Amino acid sequence: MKYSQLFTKTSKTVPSDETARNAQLLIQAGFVHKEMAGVYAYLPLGLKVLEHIKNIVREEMNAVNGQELIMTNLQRPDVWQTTTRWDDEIVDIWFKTKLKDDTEIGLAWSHEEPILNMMQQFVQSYKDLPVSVYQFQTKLRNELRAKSGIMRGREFLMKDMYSLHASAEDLDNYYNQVKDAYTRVFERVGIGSDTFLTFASGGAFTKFSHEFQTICAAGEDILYIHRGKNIAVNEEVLDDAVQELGVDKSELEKVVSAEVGNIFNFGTDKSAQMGIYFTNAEGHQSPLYLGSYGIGITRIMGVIAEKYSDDKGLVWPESIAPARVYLARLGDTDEIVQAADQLYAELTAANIGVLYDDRDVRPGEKFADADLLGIPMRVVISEKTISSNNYECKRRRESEVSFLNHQQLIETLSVMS
RNA sequence: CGGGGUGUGGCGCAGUUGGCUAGCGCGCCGCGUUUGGGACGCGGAGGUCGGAGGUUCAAGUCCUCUCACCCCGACCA
Repeated sequence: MKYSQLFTKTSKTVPSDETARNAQLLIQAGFVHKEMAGVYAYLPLGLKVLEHIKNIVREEMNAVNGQELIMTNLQRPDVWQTTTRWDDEIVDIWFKTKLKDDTEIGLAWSHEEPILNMMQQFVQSYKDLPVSVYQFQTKLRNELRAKSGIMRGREFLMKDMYSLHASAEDLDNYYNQVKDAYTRVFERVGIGSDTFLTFASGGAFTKFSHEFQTICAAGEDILYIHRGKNIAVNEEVLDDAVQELGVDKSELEKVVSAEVGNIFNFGTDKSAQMGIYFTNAEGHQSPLYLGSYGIGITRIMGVIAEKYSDDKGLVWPESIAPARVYLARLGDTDEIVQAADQLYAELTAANIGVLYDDRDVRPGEKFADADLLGIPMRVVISEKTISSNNYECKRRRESEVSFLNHQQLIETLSVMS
């Protein structure tokens, strides 16, 4: 991507109507646009980050045999009525509207019921099991109050997956596979060391569920963690959980965190409630065992923006950065332009994401933008680097520059994941 | 939903006790000088002050209603 062709601009000032650091930075750097409270548009650079996160999640979901699909955002009331969740008293975040003929419909805040209802059409026998489906979908939730920038909006992107099984053992086994897949996801997007598998409230169906919580000051949850034993407990179930885990409350560290993922083992409760059965090997009707697994895609982006930034701007992990390289061309002599164009073409051909700052602006502005945008590696091509026949490289996380020749540069960029 | 706060060019802000053609910085356009950490000079364009109603000779400044945004709380699979 050439910067000169990018329509977004960075700003020297932060928006006055945001206090959440993630939103301030993302807007200042031109990654997102705020449409209204809790509703954000994702601009080219922000979309790149989102796509990179999605691709990591997609790879891991595919690795546990998840099949990707896309459900609808307009939903039928009757599907939700079977579980009582159409009721505004039960679910208070519904957006509801009507068709021209007055038929009432809901806007998707979740897809659990519709997706199970649909799966019923295809899954009738134990021979059809197990099966696991997932999607990346926009969720619409009429929250009383939006806050924390993109971390808690009224419209957000989520990956949700549902697995159907013939037995509790099979579900348990799969549940653990997904747990591991989730752990890999959070490692790969760069928040592994601060993300904990957490005991949390299981809602109506199970005593505990597992949440993936990332330490983040802008989060909404309180966690009690033990780094050594790798234990984390949500405050809401603290007393029950410590008892069950056999640890003492006093050895736990209290931290503020944001929920980035959640996995549920529903057993057969949900499908029994919805009346969804399969025919088992004995020829009898049997309720499905069901698992549900969510990851907040836009929330991960917000958490990372929030956690990894400094006074100069964003600092993206390499795996999800909008580009791996910020190529700053200083000067516009033929030699310089040619060298920069050439490196840009070469890296692009090698599938290494580059934001090529080919603008006719002063060096200071390019450096400031490179920092603000948080691209992991800055490569400068200037008169100096041409005469010394190397590239000036600086990692976003570090302050020292290093000089690499062509081969060293390519090698360095290749090992960056 | 309760409490508090804020709405003035694209962005960030200032506008005294109401008073004449509504300012400043950034950004934007033109010309010139610059070119390794967001340059400088000169010349420009752009707002009717969130919206509606009212008080007044006169309203960005006062009153009423309304909309939006932010924060705290409540809420939050």
